[in-house]
This record gives sequence, C-alpha cells and structure tokens, in this order.
Amino acid sequence: MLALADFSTHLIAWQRVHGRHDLPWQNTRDPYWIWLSEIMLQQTQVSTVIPYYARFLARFPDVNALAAAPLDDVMALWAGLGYYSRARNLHRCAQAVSAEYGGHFPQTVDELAELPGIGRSTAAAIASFAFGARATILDGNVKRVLARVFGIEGFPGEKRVENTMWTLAESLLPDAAHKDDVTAYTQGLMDLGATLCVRGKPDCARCPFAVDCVANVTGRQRELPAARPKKTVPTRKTWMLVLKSGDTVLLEKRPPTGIWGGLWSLPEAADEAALVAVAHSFGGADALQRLSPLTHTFTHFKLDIEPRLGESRGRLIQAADAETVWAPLADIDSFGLPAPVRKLLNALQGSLI
DNA sequence: CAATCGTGGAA
DNA sequence: TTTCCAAGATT
Repeated sequence: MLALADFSTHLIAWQRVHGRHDLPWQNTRDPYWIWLSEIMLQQTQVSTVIPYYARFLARFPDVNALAAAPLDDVMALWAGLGYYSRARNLHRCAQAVSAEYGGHFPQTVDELAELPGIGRSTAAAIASFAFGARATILDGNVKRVLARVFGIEGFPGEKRVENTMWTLAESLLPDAAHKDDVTAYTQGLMDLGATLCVRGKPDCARCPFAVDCVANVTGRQRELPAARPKKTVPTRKTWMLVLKSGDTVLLEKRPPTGIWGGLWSLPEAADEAALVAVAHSFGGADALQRLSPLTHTFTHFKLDIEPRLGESRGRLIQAADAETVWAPLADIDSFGLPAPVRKLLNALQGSLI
C-alpha cells in the first residue's frame, strides 16, 4: 500500500531524473514567462503552444508591454490557438498587474486567482513555479494520475469527483520540510501525466507507482479516469461572405463575447438571401459565386459553412455600427482570424491572384 | 452547476 | 473516418 507521504518523495525523485527540463517556459522564475505559458497551455497541448509562445514573447517581452498593447494586436497573435477568452483575459490581467501591482505579479495563490483568467489550478502552478510556493495544482494530467494511482471512480469533470481529487491532491503535497522541492513536485505531476500516464497507452513499466497503482494492478488503465459522458453535438449552418474590392476583402470584427469573440471574420448571415442583402449593402452585386462548403468542428457543436464570393466596386461601408475593414489580402495574416476563415482566405488568395 | 468556449493531435 | 480530449476558467 502506498503511504500518502511517500507519493511526493517518489514523484520528486522521478522528476529529477526522468521529467522534462527543457520546455521553453522552464529554467526560469520569471512569473511573466510562467504565467503566459500556463494560460496558453490551458486545454492545449505543449506542441501546439510552443510556436505561439515564442512569437508572443518576442512581441510582448514583459507584462507592461502586453498591458500597453492594443487588444487587437494580442488577438492577432493568439489567433489559431483557440479559446479566445484566454487572450482577452490575458490582456486584462496584464493591465491589472501593471496598474495594481506596479508590474509585479502577486505571489500568493489567493491574489493570483483573483486576476482575470487565473483560476485555482493555474494560480497554484504560477505560485509553485515562479515563487516556490507550496500550492496544489489539479489539471488534466493530475486528474488522470490520481484517478489511476488511487482508483478514483467517476468522471473528473463532475463536481463531486473533482472535489474529492482536490482534497486528495492537497494531502499529497510535500510537507514543509521539503518546501524546496515543490517545483520539482508540481512539474513531476504534469510530467508523469504527460509522458507516462497518458490517456491511450500508459507506459506503466516505467512508472514509479506501478506496483501501487490501482489501475495498473487491476488492469483498468482504460477505464480510469472515467470518460466524459457522451452527448450528441448539434450542427449549425452559416453563410459567409467573401466580398472583394480589388485586392482587399471585407472583414468584420466579432462581438467581444461568444464564439470567436474579438476576432476579425467574414460577414455572416443565416441564409443565402440574407447574405446577398449584406453584400448589396457593401456595394456588392446581387450575384454571388458559390464556393466549396467547409465544416468546422467545435467541442460542443459542428458548424457547416457556405462561403459565397462577390465583388464590390466602391468599397462602400454601410452604417458603421459594426467594426468593418477592407483588409488587403496580402496583409491578411496580420489580422486575428478564426482558423477556418484563415484557411478559406489563404486558399482563395492562391486561386484568385 | 452545467454549459460555454477552439483547435489540432492521436488512436 | 470518427472519437476523444489536452498544463481550465467563467458564467
């Protein structure tokens, strides 16, 4: 039987030898670097984050630079990474740190968790990595490790199960005598879940907890943690307008909340007739050319996109209640666009010019 | 508190 | 091809 006190000891020893030590956000105690990585890594894989992280730091080298930047610039660098409330909260958080803390991140979990976009687990990760605080994280990696090693039943997304895991995770922290090891411990939790205790085929032979792990001993690796309850994802349909004027295309800024909030995108309508009316209001002809439809899958719904191509002569802007712009196709990469819209326009740029 | 909020990798 | 979901937070 694995004594709770032994968990952190074994994990720390394992991390120092077998854990990851060369990720771009490691080997620093700069809370800005660490905070940025933690936000980008929320629900996002390491390999996806790395190129975004490098570009972001090059453009915004410190929290004050980020705070002073227009939100639009932040969104443009975040475009393609998904979950855009993270980018909006990131900007708000930078402004709060700059204005309320003189550009220095607070060091306690409670203060960190009050900042926009920083929840309980992210606050603990920042406090642990940047300030060596004895703080408990509970991300997807930890939930998977705990569910397997300790045989925690139930879907971790369920509140009751998550509360159980928080309590267990708190009890596993290294004690005050090993406070200097909390960084290795926190990193070890993530490393174990990300490199050995993976979802598909966990490498139990290399795991320091193999002989004690409930899932391994009982052969239930595939059943723990319990899968998310299945739901049928609804399908929505939208018509998108690619209205050109010379070498520019009409873009609209999306509202600050909701799907793709704060990004630039193509004008949309609920049916083809409504889209023709939109095109007409911007100087487009009545006839729109049909383009190949595309499907975009979100976590909670599927979107069927019917693109239509039109040409506008006058670059007419109707009432400017929505932010609109004629974007040069050559500069299209400088706009924060949703992934499928970027793909659509990039494909068009190749075929039309 | 369950729903909302992206995208791409992996099996 | 389909399914699942990844260093979660917010409402």
